[in-house]
Amino acid sequence: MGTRDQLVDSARELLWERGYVGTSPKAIQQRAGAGQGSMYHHFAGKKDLALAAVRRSAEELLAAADAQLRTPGTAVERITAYLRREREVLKGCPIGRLTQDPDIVADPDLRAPVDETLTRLRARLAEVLDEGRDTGELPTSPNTAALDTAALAATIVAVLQGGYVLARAAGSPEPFDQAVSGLLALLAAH
Amino acid sequence: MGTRDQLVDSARELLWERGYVGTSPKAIQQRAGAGQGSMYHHFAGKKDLALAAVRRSAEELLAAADAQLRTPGTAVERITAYLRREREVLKGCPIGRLTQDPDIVADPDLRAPVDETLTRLRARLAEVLDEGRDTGELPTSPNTAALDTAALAATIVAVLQGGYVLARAAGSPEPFDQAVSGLLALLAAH
DNA sequence: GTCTATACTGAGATAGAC
DNA sequence: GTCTATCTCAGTATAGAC
Repeated sequence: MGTRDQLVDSARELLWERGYVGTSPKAIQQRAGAGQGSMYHHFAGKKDLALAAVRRSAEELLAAADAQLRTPGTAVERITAYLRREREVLKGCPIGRLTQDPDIVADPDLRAPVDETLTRLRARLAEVLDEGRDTGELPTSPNTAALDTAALAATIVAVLQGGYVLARAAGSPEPFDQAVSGLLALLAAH
Repeated sequence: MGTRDQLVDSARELLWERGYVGTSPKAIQQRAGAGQGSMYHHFAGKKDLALAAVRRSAEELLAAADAQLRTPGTAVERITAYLRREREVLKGCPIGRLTQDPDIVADPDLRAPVDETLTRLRARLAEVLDEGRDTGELPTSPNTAALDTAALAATIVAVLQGGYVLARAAGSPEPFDQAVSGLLALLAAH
């Protein structure tokens, strides 16, 4: 693996652990075993490197989600598989966490991949829900209104992102698991 | 209002906007209109001041939640009122956001009030759900299992916390509202 | 209680040698 | 491509005068 890739990987780890504001170029270099000059040769600066790192993490996140959602089974089964997949709960979401970084949200270039990732994730989940509705597995409506799959997809992603928040606050994965269980119980009650 | 209180208020604002790592003592002082000496007279340092600020925000959060949850009405009505309450969605949760701050999570003193706040919020919501179950408003069970009110409470708080994440990523409150709508649709479907 | 001065470290980047 | 030197400013705090 080239030095450039090592820098990207180190940046990905540090952005996950400490966020953008909490990550210094020097820390990235040290973890990558690269010097100052090396980093500034490959990247224009901290922002440029962070952008490469975020894009890479975004790709992986979407690929991992798709891997669960593409398996055979009913919509609820596939969503359950996705929600119950093994996760490093206490580390949180490498993309979602960037949302709390003022320098990321304030910069359109840095926010764009974060936005796109979570938007596409919601769209993918909505697709799965649409399939479930079309096959009759999910009711056309809870009560009488049309099943709003876009809204429900947002709910599902929010439970994950919020579950991470609760787990990190508690210092334990338990509330994450509870939040997921509560959601699945509601889904199953149809 | 004394200088001390102005320092706490400024710290609360900045912690909300920029988190712990992203907030400097100097920035707090400037916003409070106080000098270096003044701050270090009233507080031992950044951590000490942050602790006072977080405790104050935690109090307010729990009081605001209780205000909604104590109104007359059914359990679902009260929870709906809480979820639909006016919020500065794009600012996120002043307590939940601290969860992404490495220096907060790593320090037991700083993490404690965050943990306690979200734990108590879940407990309060579980109480409301328990009441709804006892009065027969909520089914004793979706399907046949006992209604797990602790889990459902975690789901509700997670939807809020995750809703903030989605909204900040999108730069719009819309996905927050969708996530809440999706949850309420599921709750109403009982 | 508040101010100014001072100290030390780290962040973020540039310059030029190799 | 990578290294070392250097630069400037900000973060965090202490010291002592008023």
